[in-house]
Amino acid sequence: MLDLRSIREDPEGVEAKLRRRDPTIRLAPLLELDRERRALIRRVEDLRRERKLGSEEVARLQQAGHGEEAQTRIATLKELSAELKALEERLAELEEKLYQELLKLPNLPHDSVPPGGKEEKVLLRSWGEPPRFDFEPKHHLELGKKLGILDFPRAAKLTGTRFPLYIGLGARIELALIHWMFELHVREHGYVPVLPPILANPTSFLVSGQLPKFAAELYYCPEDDLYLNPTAESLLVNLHRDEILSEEDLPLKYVAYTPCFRREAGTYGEEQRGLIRVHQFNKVELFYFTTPERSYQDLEELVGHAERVLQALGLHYRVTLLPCGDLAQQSAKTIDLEVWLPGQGRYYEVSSCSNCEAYQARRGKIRFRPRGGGKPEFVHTLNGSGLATSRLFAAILEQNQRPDGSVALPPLLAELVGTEELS
RNA sequence: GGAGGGGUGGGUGAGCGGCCGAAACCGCCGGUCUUGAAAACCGGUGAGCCUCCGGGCUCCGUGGGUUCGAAUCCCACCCCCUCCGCCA
Repeated sequence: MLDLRSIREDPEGVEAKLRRRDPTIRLAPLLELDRERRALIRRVEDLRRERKLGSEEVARLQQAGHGEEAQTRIATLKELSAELKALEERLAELEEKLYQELLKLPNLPHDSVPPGGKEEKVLLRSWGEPPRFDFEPKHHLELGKKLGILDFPRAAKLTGTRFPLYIGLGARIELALIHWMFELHVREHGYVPVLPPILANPTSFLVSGQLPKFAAELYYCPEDDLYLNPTAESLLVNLHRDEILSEEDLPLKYVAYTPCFRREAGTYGEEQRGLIRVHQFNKVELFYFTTPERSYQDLEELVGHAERVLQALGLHYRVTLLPCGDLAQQSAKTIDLEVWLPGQGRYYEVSSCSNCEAYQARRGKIRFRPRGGGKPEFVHTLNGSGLATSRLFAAILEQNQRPDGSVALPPLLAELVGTEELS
């Protein structure tokens, strides 16, 4: 959510920035609602003041024994109260409308974010070299099937299409990766470990920015009015909802492991077979609550932490900066890590690291008190995958495959599971 | 799921129709004292909205209701605690 006051003070400036993301955005209706609202507030407050003074007078009259005068006063106040109630109802309606409008607006892109749509993303750097094969590299689905570590047909029997089932060494590798990443961030990068609930209420998703716009992406339990976690970002941001933190405690860094569930409504495609786009995957998520002064520096640090995972596994990847048109609703700037999948000859996102600035903080009223006192300010929130395992799993198979379909595990992983190769 | 108790400012907690944005204590900030610090003492210290920048209004879990007037009374819901039941 954007700051209404700053929209009011510089509507042209805000609109210009928003249009870098979406040229169809218009602030005029919102500004009109705001004008109406403020006019109404003035009337309502005048009436409230009148009622308050009148009521105090009634009390005085009654105490002084002027019962009759008090009754007359009460009669007029009764009318005033009725009028006030009607106006208050209108005001509540207006404020709700205004709030809904405000919720629809995405975050302002940071100045360093390039213009344009999906295709305009900027390559920042890459790490390592794509492995060379003197044979046709296979798809991880094929490798996983042959190695007996991935079983989609049986998963479909249990649940349906696009749900993964890891079995044998596949299950052990998956679990080992999750645990190792989690420990890495806790022990070497100083994150506070969290295992949150996997179901959360609508308010939580409103704060994170998933709702109201992206309800179709979420699995929902109507009996309980709860949504299934699509990314731990949504959960972690709510950890400090409605709190005033101390600047001394910032940045607060959390790492969570959660399964993630996404309906992926309307996504199909041969190229997204296997583990690339599934309804359920595992993710280790990194999250910062920090100050506006240091949030962009923290974003770089966060990206570095995610990169360490890929580096330790010796996987070739690249780092890209998303353009305005490809930003998530809540993000002001997003840096993606994309791992190379030779079986498909392309890169896939394994981490998306964003600075949401005060967008989520404003929705969730997450503030901090500046050092040495003063008014509370909104924190900046950052999130990033560190990492999502299903695609990581796929990359490990595809980048380390051998002509016969066996896979040489990276040394680190080999040690974790006690096997050097899958065959 | 059943019975009972409770949700008040950064924290603990008093208030149970008007004098309450709200006692007290803790914390925090400033001062006195001290070589410095601690202790002690004194003073200050909630958030948000509107503004003709004088000020005004709102907020005591959430939403309704009663009333001239609600933190206080009534109803519904949510959450927490205790006990019982069920259960990995």
